[in-house]
Amino acid sequence: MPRARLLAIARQAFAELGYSGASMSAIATRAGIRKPSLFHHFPTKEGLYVEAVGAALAPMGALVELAAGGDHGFLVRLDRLGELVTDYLGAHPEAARLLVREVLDSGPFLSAPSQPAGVVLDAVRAFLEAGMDAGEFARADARHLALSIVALHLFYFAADPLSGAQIEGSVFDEEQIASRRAAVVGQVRTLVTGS
Amino acid sequence: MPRARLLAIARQAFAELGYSGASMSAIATRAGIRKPSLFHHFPTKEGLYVEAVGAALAPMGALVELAAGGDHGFLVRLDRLGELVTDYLGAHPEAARLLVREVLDSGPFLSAPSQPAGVVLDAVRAFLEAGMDAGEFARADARHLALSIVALHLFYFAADPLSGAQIEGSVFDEEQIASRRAAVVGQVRTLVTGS
DNA sequence: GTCTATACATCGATAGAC
DNA sequence: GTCTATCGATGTATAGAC
Repeated sequence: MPRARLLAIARQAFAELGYSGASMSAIATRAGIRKPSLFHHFPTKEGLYVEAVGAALAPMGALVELAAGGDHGFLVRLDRLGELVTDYLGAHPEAARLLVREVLDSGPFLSAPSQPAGVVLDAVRAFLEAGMDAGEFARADARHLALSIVALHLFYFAADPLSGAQIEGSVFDEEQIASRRAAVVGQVRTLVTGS
Repeated sequence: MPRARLLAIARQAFAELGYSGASMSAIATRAGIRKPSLFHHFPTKEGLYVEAVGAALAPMGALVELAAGGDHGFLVRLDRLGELVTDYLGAHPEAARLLVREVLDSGPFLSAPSQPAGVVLDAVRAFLEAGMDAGEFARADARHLALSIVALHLFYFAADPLSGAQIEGSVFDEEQIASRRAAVVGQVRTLVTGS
């Protein structure tokens, strides 16, 4: 059983059941092995969690830096950011849920001062403020705006069965991702330029 | 130890730690009693959860019905809805977190077909569509819009330590609630009328 | 690397004294 | 109503055979 496969299985279990709800025994069973075999690869549950979840969350921070930077106009970069985030969350069904759980549980990736959530929020807020200063975005409270934009991105994919009941079919189907991308880019653009 | 006090303590524990993470022993300790004493009041953990969390979530559905109905214009009702929801979530620090956890865990209040989350989402979507038909809201995908509006309401309060780091002070301070209320009403208004 | 067997703590839940 | 004591199952983790 390759290590990467175990990490993927654990990631899915943590996303579905949360840290407390996903036992080492349950993860091992999903992988088709016994509990001690899983402990052989990962000596502690916490270590497994950090490695499995960290791999899914790290790209998010990189994404924001990638799109927020660059020499295009603020509106173009904003659209690009929304598309990249939507595509990433759509392509990795566990990512949004893991991130929201981290937020609710104040997990290890939020406690650390230099980790995704806090850094990403600061980056988004700074980007919005810069866009306001440049006159491309309407003047508004950038802190509340940043939190709302992050919220609307994460919740849709994290709430999968609920979101899927609103639209038809699965949230992670290619067509639905394209549909969400269009909707969310329009919404965010309206939010930062309107009123 | 009055029953209502036990329910409040349990509610807080479930909000902080989740269903799996909040043990009957931990809840009993918070209440200053022993585990069997807690079991005397609530024979099963699941029963305690349903009663404690149900009391916090039921008012949310009533709120939406209350504000979405009425004979005012759609924009006025929309503003009122945003204010009521923000005030309720601000006054009950566990509510948003409990609701988001219910969504992630597909808890008992989501599985049931007639329960808060699904019903509320449908009500919000129907309200948005009616407003579009009336010409007060801009034509857009009401399903995606409803999901984003719910997201931006819930996430801000559910992400307390994270949101609190962006603004200064606690999310549940009166001043901060007023600040959020103004921001969120403006954002939602922009979302439904803009573009 | 995977297994059986096991250690020790905690889980949800019960029995019965006070 | 609250307690001590305990049940059986399950939690994380380890020892040691193959």
